[in-house]
Amino acid sequence: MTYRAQKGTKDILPYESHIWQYIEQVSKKILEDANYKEIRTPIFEATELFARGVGDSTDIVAKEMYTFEQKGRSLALRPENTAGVVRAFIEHGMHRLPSPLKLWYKGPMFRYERPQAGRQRQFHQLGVELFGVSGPSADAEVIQLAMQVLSEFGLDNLMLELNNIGCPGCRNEYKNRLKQAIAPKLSEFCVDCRLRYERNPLRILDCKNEKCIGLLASPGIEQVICGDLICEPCKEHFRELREYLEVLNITSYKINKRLVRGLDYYNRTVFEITCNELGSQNAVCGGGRYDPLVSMLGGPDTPAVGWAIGMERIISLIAPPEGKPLDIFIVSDSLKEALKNAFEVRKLGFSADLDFSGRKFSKQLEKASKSGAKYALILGEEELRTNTFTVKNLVSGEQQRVAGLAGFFKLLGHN
RNA sequence: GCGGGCGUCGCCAAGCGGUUAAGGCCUCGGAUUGUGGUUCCGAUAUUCGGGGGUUCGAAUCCCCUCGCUCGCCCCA
Repeated sequence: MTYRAQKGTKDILPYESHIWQYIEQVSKKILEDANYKEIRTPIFEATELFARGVGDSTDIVAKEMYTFEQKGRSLALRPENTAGVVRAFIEHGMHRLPSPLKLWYKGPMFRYERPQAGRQRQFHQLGVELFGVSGPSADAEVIQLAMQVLSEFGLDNLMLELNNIGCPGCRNEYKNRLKQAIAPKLSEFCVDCRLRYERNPLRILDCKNEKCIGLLASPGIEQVICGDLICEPCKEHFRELREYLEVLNITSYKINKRLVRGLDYYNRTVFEITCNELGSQNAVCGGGRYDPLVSMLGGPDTPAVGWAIGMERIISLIAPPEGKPLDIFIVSDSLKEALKNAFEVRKLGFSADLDFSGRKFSKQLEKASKSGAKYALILGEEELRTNTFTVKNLVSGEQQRVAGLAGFFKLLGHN
């Protein structure tokens, strides 16, 4: 019997872990420089939290969640992390912490979908959430951070798309106007759109079906989409956001009136960053403002904005730096001495490994060479007898005899 | 949930009905009983994802199944 990783899950193997460490380290630096603090929440929560928080009519909740029963409670693996962070925010009374509260997270998310390029069932997101600022300066900071993180990885061909989907009040109005406009032609739309018409009409704007796209471009409907039907405060929020973005030197974005995010909690600002080198699943970052969510989940009315980056998707695009080479490889006739000296050398802050097989010198040295180590520390019979080491520079091939570890470090000190 | 492509050693692969399933990389051993990264030699798949069938004979043909992969949908 052999076992394989489950469909849509992947092992992160030893020779790729440094890519992850690199991404984590670089993004952590950027986010913490902007005073965001890390939060780690559980990977499962009450199913109810996601049903309410993400929205039970969304695909994510309706058909992509891993749920299970435990003593009569329905639990779910998190499909995204905003709901969990908001739950923690409320549970720990974080609204009493100095405002704004800026959090970041990274970790695995789970969605039961058919895997394909850029889409797994267990995948990783890096995200930020900013609580307590209702003005668009917060939207701007958060968007700028996303751009900074992505550009730090040398990602080109990025496209920032931006939209304002209004607040609960004006969005309803907008929805109704859209439905009115679509109604006469509803029968020509695809099956999915006809369902969306009832459940969540704004999602029709997001349909990729060519026919639907054509219909949306027809005069009566397009006017509604481009007609800025959102309320004056929402429009003002958007105008100001654009001013802030300009201050931050973010000017090459596209306003996409048809950008509607798939999660129910967003209001006003929504955005997406896509990369045209990615193929079909081309979103690397998605986010927006979600002012109603905290109170919806039972907390005090608190405005918030955030985003999430798909880590696997950026990994497929970046060329990571080389991993750090090993400092020292110990070659010895005595396994005991090799082990002991590896330990001594590590205590002093060097990385060190040894050959555990007790093979002959040529093989041990071959292993040392292939390990990529900078130095071989040779401890043969003769060295052991005279209490010395032979240090070989594996790059230049030079070697010399030194007296004890102290002599070795003295030698390293000169390099 | 619906479509397309693919499954031969840890990895990359040749083979496309005829007795022992190329080759390369990696790994291991030897040349080299204390000196590597070069070179040379040698070892490693009773078996071709799995199960049936056709045939004197199958990795090669047929059926089923499993897995991977790409796209739709959805999203990070």
